[in-house]
Amino acid sequence: MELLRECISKQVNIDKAALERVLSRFETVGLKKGDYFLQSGTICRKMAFIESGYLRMYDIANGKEITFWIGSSGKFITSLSSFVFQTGNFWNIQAITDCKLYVISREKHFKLSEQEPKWLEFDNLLLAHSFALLEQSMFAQLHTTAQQRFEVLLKEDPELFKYVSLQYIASMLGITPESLSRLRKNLTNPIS
Amino acid sequence: MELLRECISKQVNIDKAALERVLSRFETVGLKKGDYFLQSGTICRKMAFIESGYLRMYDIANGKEITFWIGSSGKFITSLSSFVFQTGNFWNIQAITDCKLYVISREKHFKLSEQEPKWLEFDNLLLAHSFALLEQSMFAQLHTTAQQRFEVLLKEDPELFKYVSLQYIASMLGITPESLSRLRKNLTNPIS
DNA sequence: AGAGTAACTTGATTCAAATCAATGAACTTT
DNA sequence: AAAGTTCATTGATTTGAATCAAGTTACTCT
Repeated sequence: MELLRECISKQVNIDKAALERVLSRFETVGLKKGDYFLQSGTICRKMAFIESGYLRMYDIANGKEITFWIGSSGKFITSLSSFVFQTGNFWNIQAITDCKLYVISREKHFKLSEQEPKWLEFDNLLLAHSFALLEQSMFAQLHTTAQQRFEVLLKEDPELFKYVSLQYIASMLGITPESLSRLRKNLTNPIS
Repeated sequence: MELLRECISKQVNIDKAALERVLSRFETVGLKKGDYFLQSGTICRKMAFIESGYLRMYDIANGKEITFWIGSSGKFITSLSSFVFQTGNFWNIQAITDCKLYVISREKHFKLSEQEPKWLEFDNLLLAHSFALLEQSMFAQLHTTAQQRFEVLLKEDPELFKYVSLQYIASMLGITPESLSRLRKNLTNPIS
């Protein structure tokens, strides 16, 4: 759990004992490629820290799969509003490579929030970070071209393109696989 | 401060005394139409609860104003990532009608988070709600047409159209004022 | 009230990306 | 290794919305 330990202690000033109490609430879960961490139509009762691998969050709208986000090593993943408010969840969360996760249940999370103020504080920062990221990508979605978004993603997370199929990346960028294919062609064959 | 009192006590189970201690940290601020609550290029050190009026959050990109969000009565408004992480803020927050706000400074907010666990808990829910809303509209942005988004907004917040100029609403929907004008025409003059 | 400005509408044209359709490449699976 | 899938590319066409360019209408202000 070294990665998770680091992730928490970088964000909040927590003492060693409290940190270990927090970590003890997580359990290690392995997923094979294609396995689901969460399925739509259920209520989300757990949150995962991704130790290794990639997962995608997707929904099906008008018969088409819409990948909203792809989570990778070092990130948390859950269906946030369902997890917090226990409303119906519409996301599917599926492993797109083999994954190793550290999972905490909703009950343990909320109990921990009461027992360990530092965990609540960490959760707060986690939420603020998540919001900031989403805000960023929402803004990009509204006011940049697909080409620009693609180039930014390629620059910021080149690893993603090695392990994740292009159809998912396209969907996450808000475009069709065909369009992504054309963008890639433009990039690799610049006007010479 | 009745509206704010209600907003907090609806979210968390807080006793009367603690609630009053929380409220005492806010100060009342009036803004005239056109006044700024926050300007880009600064660091955001305060958060506001909107008692009455409308404010918009906008950025200037490629010489054009981009309205990202319009806040109305009963909502909180701040430049979240700058407020939390003290990074440079790029949003402008401007009153588009006369406004009455209850404002809390960053220092008071974080001190309060330590002193009043219920306030930290409330902040957590506020963040989760904000995230859920943004997630919702991001999803709509990716996978619905401007027409659909416009109709949803019109249905959910008809008041908005009375007080806010259409150019801001257009920008928030991710379209140009011209396009919004055409959408409106289609709606009010259905094929007869 | 009338000048001046800002906001909104309408039309013509362009453009980015979707859709439809087909083919080619890369994995699985036995 | 051949068959079956799934995934990616390419081409032709359509479409939703942007852009460019005038006009209108509606505020504001002294």
